[in-house]
Amino acid sequence: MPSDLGPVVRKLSTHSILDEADRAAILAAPHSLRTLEPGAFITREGDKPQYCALILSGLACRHKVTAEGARQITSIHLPGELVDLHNIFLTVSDHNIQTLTRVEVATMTLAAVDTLTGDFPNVGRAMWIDTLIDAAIFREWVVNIGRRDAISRVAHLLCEFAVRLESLGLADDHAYDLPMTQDQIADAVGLTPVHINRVLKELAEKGLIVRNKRTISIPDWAKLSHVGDFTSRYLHLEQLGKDESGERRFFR
Amino acid sequence: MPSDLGPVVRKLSTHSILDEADRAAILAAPHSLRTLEPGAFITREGDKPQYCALILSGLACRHKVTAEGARQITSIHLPGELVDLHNIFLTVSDHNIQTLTRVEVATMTLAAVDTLTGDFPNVGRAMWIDTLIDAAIFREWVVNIGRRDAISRVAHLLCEFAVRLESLGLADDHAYDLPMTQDQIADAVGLTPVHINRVLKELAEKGLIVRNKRTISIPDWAKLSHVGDFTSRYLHLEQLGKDESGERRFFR
DNA sequence: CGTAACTTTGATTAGTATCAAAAATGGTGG
DNA sequence: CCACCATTTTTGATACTAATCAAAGTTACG
Repeated sequence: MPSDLGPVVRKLSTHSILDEADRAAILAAPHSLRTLEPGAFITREGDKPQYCALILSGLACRHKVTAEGARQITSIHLPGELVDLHNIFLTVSDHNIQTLTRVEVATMTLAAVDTLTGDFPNVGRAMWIDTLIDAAIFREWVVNIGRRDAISRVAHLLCEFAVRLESLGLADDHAYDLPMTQDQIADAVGLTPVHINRVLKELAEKGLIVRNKRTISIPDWAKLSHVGDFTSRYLHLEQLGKDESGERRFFR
Repeated sequence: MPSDLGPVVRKLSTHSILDEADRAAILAAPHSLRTLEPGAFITREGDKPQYCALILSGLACRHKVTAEGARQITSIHLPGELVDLHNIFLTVSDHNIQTLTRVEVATMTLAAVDTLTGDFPNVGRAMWIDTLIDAAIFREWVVNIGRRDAISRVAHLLCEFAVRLESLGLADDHAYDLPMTQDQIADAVGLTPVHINRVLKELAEKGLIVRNKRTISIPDWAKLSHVGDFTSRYLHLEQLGKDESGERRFFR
């Protein structure tokens, strides 16, 4: 797999079945590469999308800023994720996409995406599903922010990261590096950074997480996921392997 | 237009360009009708979708319930909306869809949806875009719940309803019937019903809204939308009419 | 008309924000 | 390699928004 776009195939394969031709088409898709420093904007609210960016390595987030100047992160994105699928079919972007770490992005022209989705229906379907799963995560964030208290909220976020990173092979054994400041975590869960600090401390004191700089490890998954009221259903990682029962959803 | 499915064409047409054949295909799609009482479930979390429901009249909502038993509504759906597009391509539903009023739903088989999206690429694209706009609304709700205070939050919700209902021709002059209890409004914005009551009172006292039973009217749009920090960009109603400038997004 | 559901009001509490400042960390250039 | 500076984390004290608890009105409806 000599292409840069391997992470995309890997990501789409977490939820969709791609055949050899599909994978080859993705890997062969024309694109260009850029490396962005932390804090760089991939997309800005109000932009008219000209190309489709996707993440090859590093972390990025979507966010919006209220009139009061408060920032709310609406999602975090990991390697392989096609962040601009939420923009390119709409005329104007309604949110910002900004890097959290140094990020390698690939950008494809809209025409290239069009070719992929048009000529390879499985790929188009996989991309649609990808955006549907993003939407499922947004819904869960609405619930998390709307109806869970601070401790649960943070615990839930940490669980989500663990599962998503593991599904991409980027975390082992419920331990991972979380290169976000407490300020950014606060903006992700709708709290203040001071309170995040206290909550992280409390989670650590209760033995629910172990912190070492920005590395998080989860000694007792059952406990943390219970506190965070976390179930991974909304991440839809169980799409595959259901086929034998005739419940295959890829009916195309 | 002798079909039941007119509202779907109307809804999709708020953001997508459909030609005569596309519209005809939608209107001719096989479906069955049901009328549901308020509080009926269209879909339940954990369901494996067997068909695709859509709303012809009335209001429905998506919601999830936390382990603590708190409910969070993640979106409200209006006539013409294809609520099950978020489920049918995934193996298991991650949320509930429940009626708020008496609702007429049409249900299509998965095969019928498949035919529509496969044989009429414009329709498939329009449906994808529809789910992308749903996702944009979820994002805005994350921001609303995460970073706005109670008054702004409720004001924002009322503005959203006004614009969405008007875009479907179901409200005039910034006045509309909102058949939701204060309990339901609370679950939509992540507050308690008692506080919703106080906020509505305050909005009325400030002249930002006029309430008459469950009818809301907005005497000064500029004021309410300012309080609610509301801009309609995220609803993506401006998809059309941009074509002359060569910025057409329907590049398929 | 009676009853359940919903709305409204009041009093108190709890959870998180805010304000302020000290300690720790991580880069950077000398 | 160390000194310095900016950023981030941590802690403490206080304020405030919205939750909770409780009960009285009001409305809708069979």
